[in-house]
Amino acid sequence: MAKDFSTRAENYSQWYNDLVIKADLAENSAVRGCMVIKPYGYAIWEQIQSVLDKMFKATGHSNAYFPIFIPKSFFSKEASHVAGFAKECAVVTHYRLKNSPDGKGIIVDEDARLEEELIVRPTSETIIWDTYRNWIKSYRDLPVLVNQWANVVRWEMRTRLFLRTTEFLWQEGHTAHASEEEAIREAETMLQVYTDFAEKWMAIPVLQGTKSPSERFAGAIETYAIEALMQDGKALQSGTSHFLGQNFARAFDVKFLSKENQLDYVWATSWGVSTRLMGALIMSHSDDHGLVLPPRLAPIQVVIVPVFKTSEQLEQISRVVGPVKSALESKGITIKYDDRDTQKPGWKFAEYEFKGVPVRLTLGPRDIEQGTVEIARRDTLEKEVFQIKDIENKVVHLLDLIQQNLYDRALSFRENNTFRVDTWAEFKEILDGTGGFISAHWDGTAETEEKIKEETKATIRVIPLNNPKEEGRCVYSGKPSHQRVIFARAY
RNA sequence: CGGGAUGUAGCGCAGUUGGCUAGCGCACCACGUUCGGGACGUGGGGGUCGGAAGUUCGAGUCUUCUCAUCCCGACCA
Repeated sequence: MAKDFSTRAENYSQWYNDLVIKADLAENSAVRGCMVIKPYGYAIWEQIQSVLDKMFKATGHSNAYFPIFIPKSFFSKEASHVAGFAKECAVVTHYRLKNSPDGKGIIVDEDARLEEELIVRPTSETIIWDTYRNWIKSYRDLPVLVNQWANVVRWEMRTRLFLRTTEFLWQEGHTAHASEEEAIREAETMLQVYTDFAEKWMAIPVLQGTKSPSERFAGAIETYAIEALMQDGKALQSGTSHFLGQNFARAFDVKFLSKENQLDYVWATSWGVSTRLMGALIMSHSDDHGLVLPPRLAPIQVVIVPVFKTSEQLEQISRVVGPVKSALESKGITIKYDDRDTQKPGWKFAEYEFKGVPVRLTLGPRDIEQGTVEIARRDTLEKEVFQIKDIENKVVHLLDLIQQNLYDRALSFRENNTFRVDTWAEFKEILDGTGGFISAHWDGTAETEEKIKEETKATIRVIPLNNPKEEGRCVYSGKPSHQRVIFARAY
């Protein structure tokens, strides 16, 4: 473990990269653009998965699995969908290798060219809707509420650990409904699920809204998104939910017979969050001392570090730790007692601090004598000494307190970095300064949106849900506008 | 795919106008002293200097080619 790494003020993106590597979350792999998620990082992802999975099931969804390969022809059936993804698809063209005739290694066997090339899924709408055609005949077959946990591949030019990698892990929900209203309601429900997860589990406040047409998912009628603000003032899209209308049903000819004996196309949604959430988690809470994890997602919620010189002292400490550990575990707390004698206490303090463990308990000979324990919290770095008999309730309470504090801290950061702006000069000034969310009037045209992006790199992140109507003038063009939208530079 | 940079131990780097046995810090191993915020001392292990060809008595150093990585742009959850 390195002693020092970049601070946020020095170089935010370097700080992020250092943190991911040194906190043992992930590393770059031998394959360009693809990452290895290390056990500690994967444990956080598993935690995210397990909570979301329960939430999906609680809202009526079931998991299923579809192939990683998609026939090329499927892909081109929905016009805007192909247009959106064509430039970043990995394609399988052959199915066999052979020894090189010159004896040097192995080459693609040209005789083993595929009749139809296969696309490595960048998303699964096409293969799933091709399948749904056979599943759905009648209104009695609806709704279909399916989710899949999978990996997808998008051939990106520039990658960053967790935030944008060529291969990433995600979940994609794909639902089919008998009516437009029901499908829209589904898309909105899942947006709310994502919001609850982000705020209650990740302790990240998010803005809910719809995307402007140019930011919409390829093939969607409406894209809903949650958008979070990172500590460097840039926005991070953290989850999306799409109302797909009948676009995919038409493309794949998925029709059902209604109660009224009418043949109609099925209404669709899709929704997903990815390992990008890991990036959001890291950038929302962590500080110059390393990772800071919200207790509800931390793989280790409490670490106990004994301070000892002799094995007798360690034994003595372990006798006290044992019951405390079991008592906390019985309350569902994940706890690690690090009694290794190969590392010094100071080293361990630094290590767990860097890895963002929310609470640390320290017990040394002094504590054994006095019946006390030192308790340190990661979010504020404060330390206090308590009677060991009180520790159980104290820890339970403290974990809740930390969870809440992280959310409050992130919320007040967002509030302090959200600006109502009415002039173009101020718009640019904020982006060149602190960054943040800018609430400004927009004339609703793609041209203006594009110009703003060209000049400032800022994009419309969301048009907030239940956005109040307000007459005003577009911050860029001066044309009449009926509502404010949220701009920011984004990841 | 354009512009810039870098490849020397696991990581971070130094290595002079070409010169003798390629070095430093961290990490690693052994022993001793330490142990309440990343300990210290002593000793030790680890290198096809990205690769190939060339110039030369001699190449980490010079030449050519090649490969790879990183940064900056166009695309994106």
